[in-house]
Amino acid sequence: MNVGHLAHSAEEVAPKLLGATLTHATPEGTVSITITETEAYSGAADPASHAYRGRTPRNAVMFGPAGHLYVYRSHGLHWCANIVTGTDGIASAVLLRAGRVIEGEDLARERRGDKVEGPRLARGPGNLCRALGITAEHNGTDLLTGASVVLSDGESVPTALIRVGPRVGVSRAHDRQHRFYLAGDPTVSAYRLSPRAKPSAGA
DNA sequence: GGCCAGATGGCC
DNA sequence: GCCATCTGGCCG
Repeated sequence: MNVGHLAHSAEEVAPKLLGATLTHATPEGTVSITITETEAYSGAADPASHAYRGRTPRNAVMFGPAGHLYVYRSHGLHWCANIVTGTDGIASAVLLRAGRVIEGEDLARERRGDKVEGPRLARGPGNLCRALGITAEHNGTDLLTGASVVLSDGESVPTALIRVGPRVGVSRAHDRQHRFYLAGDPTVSAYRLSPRAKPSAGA
Protein backbone atom coordinates (compact mmCIF):
# COMPACT_ATOMS: atom_id res chain seq x y z
CA MET A 1 0.00 0.00 0.00
CA ASN A 2 1.30 3.43 -1.01
CA VAL A 3 0.79 6.43 1.25
CA GLY A 4 -0.51 8.27 -1.81
CA HIS A 5 -3.58 6.07 -1.74
CA LEU A 6 -4.37 7.31 1.75
CA ALA A 7 -3.62 11.01 1.19
CA HIS A 8 -7.24 11.87 0.46
CA SER A 9 -10.38 12.54 2.46
CA ALA A 10 -11.67 9.72 4.66
CA GLU A 11 -14.80 9.54 2.50
CA GLU A 12 -12.71 8.86 -0.59
CA VAL A 13 -10.37 6.40 1.07
CA ALA A 14 -12.94 4.38 3.06
CA PRO A 15 -14.46 2.51 0.08
CA LYS A 16 -11.02 1.96 -1.42
CA LEU A 17 -9.83 0.16 1.70
CA LEU A 18 -12.38 -2.60 1.10
CA GLY A 19 -10.42 -5.65 -0.03
CA ALA A 20 -7.13 -4.40 1.45
CA THR A 21 -5.19 -6.63 3.82
CA LEU A 22 -4.26 -5.84 7.42
CA THR A 23 -1.70 -8.10 9.08
CA HIS A 24 -0.40 -8.29 12.63
CA ALA A 25 2.60 -10.48 13.35
CA THR A 26 3.37 -11.35 16.98
CA PRO A 27 5.51 -13.99 18.69
CA GLU A 28 2.33 -16.07 19.05
CA GLY A 29 1.72 -15.99 15.31
CA THR A 30 0.28 -13.91 12.51
CA VAL A 31 -3.30 -12.96 11.81
CA SER A 32 -4.38 -11.30 8.56
CA ILE A 33 -7.76 -9.99 7.48
CA THR A 34 -9.33 -8.69 4.32
CA ILE A 35 -11.17 -5.48 5.18
CA THR A 36 -14.90 -5.78 4.42
CA GLU A 37 -16.47 -2.81 6.23
CA THR A 38 -15.24 0.75 6.92
CA GLU A 39 -16.52 4.11 8.11
CA ALA A 40 -15.21 7.58 7.29
CA TYR A 41 -14.64 10.20 10.01
CA SER A 42 -13.42 13.73 9.45
CA GLY A 43 -12.52 16.60 11.76
CA ALA A 44 -14.07 19.99 12.33
CA ALA A 45 -16.85 19.36 9.79
CA ASP A 46 -17.96 16.04 11.30
CA PRO A 47 -19.88 16.17 14.61
CA ALA A 48 -19.57 12.40 15.04
CA SER A 49 -15.78 12.47 14.86
CA HIS A 50 -13.53 12.30 17.90
CA ALA A 51 -11.65 15.21 16.29
CA TYR A 52 -14.71 17.44 15.97
CA ARG A 53 -13.74 19.65 18.91
CA GLY A 54 -10.10 19.87 18.05
CA ARG A 55 -6.92 18.12 18.99
CA THR A 56 -6.62 16.34 22.35
CA PRO A 57 -4.15 13.77 23.66
CA ARG A 58 -6.51 10.95 22.72
CA ASN A 59 -7.17 11.95 19.12
CA ALA A 60 -3.76 13.44 18.30
CA VAL A 61 -2.87 10.64 15.89
CA MET A 62 -5.89 11.57 13.74
CA PHE A 63 -4.23 14.92 13.05
CA GLY A 64 -0.96 13.34 11.97
CA PRO A 65 0.21 11.95 8.64
CA ALA A 66 -1.74 9.34 6.69
CA GLY A 67 -0.99 5.65 7.14
CA HIS A 68 -0.81 5.57 10.93
CA LEU A 69 -3.11 3.63 13.23
CA TYR A 70 -5.44 5.50 15.61
CA VAL A 71 -6.59 3.17 18.40
CA TYR A 72 -9.07 4.15 21.11
CA ARG A 73 -10.98 2.41 23.86
CA SER A 74 -14.71 2.06 23.54
CA HIS A 75 -17.09 1.65 26.48
CA GLY A 76 -14.22 0.92 28.79
CA LEU A 77 -13.48 -2.53 27.39
CA HIS A 78 -13.10 -2.71 23.61
CA TRP A 79 -10.41 -1.39 21.29
CA CYS A 80 -11.26 0.18 17.94
CA ALA A 81 -8.79 0.94 15.16
CA ASN A 82 -8.75 3.60 12.45
CA ILE A 83 -6.41 4.23 9.54
CA VAL A 84 -5.44 7.89 9.38
CA THR A 85 -5.95 9.49 5.95
CA GLY A 86 -5.52 12.89 4.33
CA THR A 87 -3.00 15.61 5.07
CA ASP A 88 -0.70 16.01 8.06
CA GLY A 89 -2.30 18.59 10.36
CA ILE A 90 -5.90 17.90 9.32
CA ALA A 91 -7.88 15.22 11.13
CA SER A 92 -9.44 12.39 9.18
CA ALA A 93 -9.50 8.64 9.60
CA VAL A 94 -11.28 5.47 8.50
CA LEU A 95 -12.70 3.19 11.19
CA LEU A 96 -12.13 -0.49 10.48
CA ARG A 97 -15.49 -2.07 11.27
CA ALA A 98 -15.09 -5.63 9.99
CA GLY A 99 -12.91 -8.05 8.10
CA ARG A 100 -12.53 -11.63 6.95
CA VAL A 101 -9.73 -13.63 8.58
CA ILE A 102 -7.54 -15.02 5.79
CA GLU A 103 -4.51 -16.10 7.83
CA GLY A 104 -4.07 -17.27 11.40
CA GLU A 105 -7.64 -18.35 12.00
CA ASP A 106 -6.60 -20.61 14.88
CA LEU A 107 -4.90 -17.75 16.69
CA ALA A 108 -7.82 -15.45 16.00
CA ARG A 109 -10.18 -18.04 17.48
CA GLU A 110 -7.91 -18.43 20.47
CA ARG A 111 -8.24 -14.70 21.09
CA ARG A 112 -11.98 -14.55 20.42
CA GLY A 113 -13.14 -17.81 21.93
CA ASP A 114 -13.82 -21.37 20.80
CA LYS A 115 -17.41 -21.01 19.79
CA VAL A 116 -17.06 -18.07 17.43
CA GLU A 117 -18.01 -18.81 13.82
CA GLY A 118 -15.41 -18.03 11.16
CA PRO A 119 -17.22 -15.07 9.61
CA ARG A 120 -17.73 -13.50 13.04
CA LEU A 121 -14.11 -13.58 14.15
CA ALA A 122 -13.48 -9.98 13.03
CA ARG A 123 -17.08 -8.77 12.69
CA GLY A 124 -17.46 -5.43 14.45
CA PRO A 125 -14.69 -2.95 15.29
CA GLY A 126 -14.04 -4.32 18.78
CA ASN A 127 -13.94 -7.90 17.56
CA LEU A 128 -11.68 -6.97 14.66
CA CYS A 129 -9.09 -5.56 17.07
CA ARG A 130 -9.39 -8.54 19.36
CA ALA A 131 -8.93 -11.04 16.53
CA LEU A 132 -5.86 -9.17 15.32
CA GLY A 133 -4.45 -8.52 18.78
CA ILE A 134 -4.54 -4.74 18.37
CA THR A 135 -4.54 -2.68 21.59
CA ALA A 136 -3.53 0.77 22.86
CA GLU A 137 0.13 -0.07 22.37
CA HIS A 138 -0.44 0.08 18.61
CA ASN A 139 -1.81 3.62 18.69
CA GLY A 140 0.29 5.72 16.31
CA THR A 141 1.88 2.75 14.53
CA ASP A 142 2.96 3.47 10.95
CA LEU A 143 1.21 0.83 8.84
CA LEU A 144 3.31 1.42 5.75
CA THR A 145 6.85 0.94 7.03
CA GLY A 146 6.79 -2.69 7.99
CA ALA A 147 5.99 -2.27 11.65
CA SER A 148 4.20 -5.06 13.49
CA VAL A 149 0.86 -4.05 11.97
CA VAL A 150 0.99 -3.72 8.19
CA LEU A 151 -1.52 -2.52 5.61
CA SER A 152 -1.09 -3.96 2.14
CA ASP A 153 -2.97 -4.14 -1.13
CA GLY A 154 -5.29 -7.11 -1.18
CA GLU A 155 -7.78 -8.23 -3.75
CA SER A 156 -9.48 -5.63 -5.91
CA VAL A 157 -13.17 -5.34 -5.16
CA PRO A 158 -15.70 -4.79 -7.95
CA THR A 159 -17.34 -1.39 -7.47
CA ALA A 160 -20.71 -3.02 -7.99
CA LEU A 161 -20.31 -4.94 -4.73
CA ILE A 162 -19.73 -1.84 -2.60
CA ARG A 163 -22.66 -0.61 -0.57
CA VAL A 164 -23.01 2.72 1.25
CA GLY A 165 -25.09 3.47 4.31
CA PRO A 166 -25.30 5.52 7.51
CA ARG A 167 -22.69 5.01 10.18
CA VAL A 168 -23.36 2.56 12.99
CA GLY A 169 -24.05 3.59 16.57
CA VAL A 170 -23.34 7.31 16.26
CA SER A 171 -25.83 9.75 17.77
CA ARG A 172 -24.73 12.82 15.84
CA ALA A 173 -24.67 13.21 12.06
CA HIS A 174 -26.02 9.67 11.92
CA ASP A 175 -27.62 10.27 8.53
CA ARG A 176 -24.31 10.72 6.77
CA GLN A 177 -23.67 7.99 4.25
CA HIS A 178 -20.13 7.30 5.40
CA ARG A 179 -20.24 3.55 5.98
CA PHE A 180 -18.97 1.30 3.20
CA TYR A 181 -19.24 -2.48 3.06
CA LEU A 182 -19.32 -5.48 0.73
CA ALA A 183 -22.81 -6.51 -0.36
CA GLY A 184 -24.01 -9.78 1.13
CA ASP A 185 -20.76 -10.50 2.97
CA PRO A 186 -21.35 -12.46 6.19
CA THR A 187 -18.37 -10.82 7.88
CA VAL A 188 -20.05 -7.38 7.76
CA SER A 189 -21.56 -6.22 11.06
CA ALA A 190 -25.25 -5.51 11.59
CA TYR A 191 -26.56 -1.98 11.31
CA ARG A 192 -27.63 -0.39 14.56
CA LEU A 193 -28.96 3.11 15.13
CA SER A 194 -27.70 4.81 18.26
CA PRO A 195 -30.37 4.92 20.99
CA ARG A 196 -29.56 8.59 21.33
CA ALA A 197 -29.81 9.47 17.67
CA LYS A 198 -32.18 12.36 17.21
CA PRO A 199 -35.10 11.79 14.87
CA SER A 200 -34.28 13.19 11.45
CA ALA A 201 -36.49 15.00 8.99
CA GLY A 202 -38.24 12.72 6.55
CA ALA A 203 -37.75 9.54 8.53
C1' DG B 1 -14.43 18.15 40.67
C1' DG B 2 -18.08 15.66 38.94
C1' DC B 3 -21.06 13.86 35.69
C1' DC B 4 -22.57 11.94 31.36
C1' DA B 5 -22.11 9.83 27.11
C1' DG B 6 -19.93 6.78 24.18
C1' DA B 7 -17.48 5.06 16.42
C1' DT B 8 -19.43 -1.98 21.38
C1' DG B 9 -20.44 -6.69 22.26
C1' DG B 10 -22.32 -10.52 24.65
C1' DC B 11 -25.67 -12.62 27.27
C1' DC B 12 -30.69 -12.92 29.30
C1' DG C 1 -33.06 -5.44 25.86
C1' DC C 2 -29.92 -4.69 29.00
C1' DC C 3 -25.73 -4.30 31.12
C1' DA C 4 -20.58 -4.28 31.82
C1' DT C 5 -16.79 -0.95 32.57
C1' DC C 6 -13.79 3.27 32.15
C1' DT C 7 -12.11 7.34 29.93
C1' DG C 8 -12.44 11.75 27.71
C1' DG C 9 -14.54 16.01 27.54
C1' DC C 10 -17.49 19.44 29.12
C1' DC C 11 -20.18 21.66 32.72
C1' DG C 12 -25.93 19.40 28.60
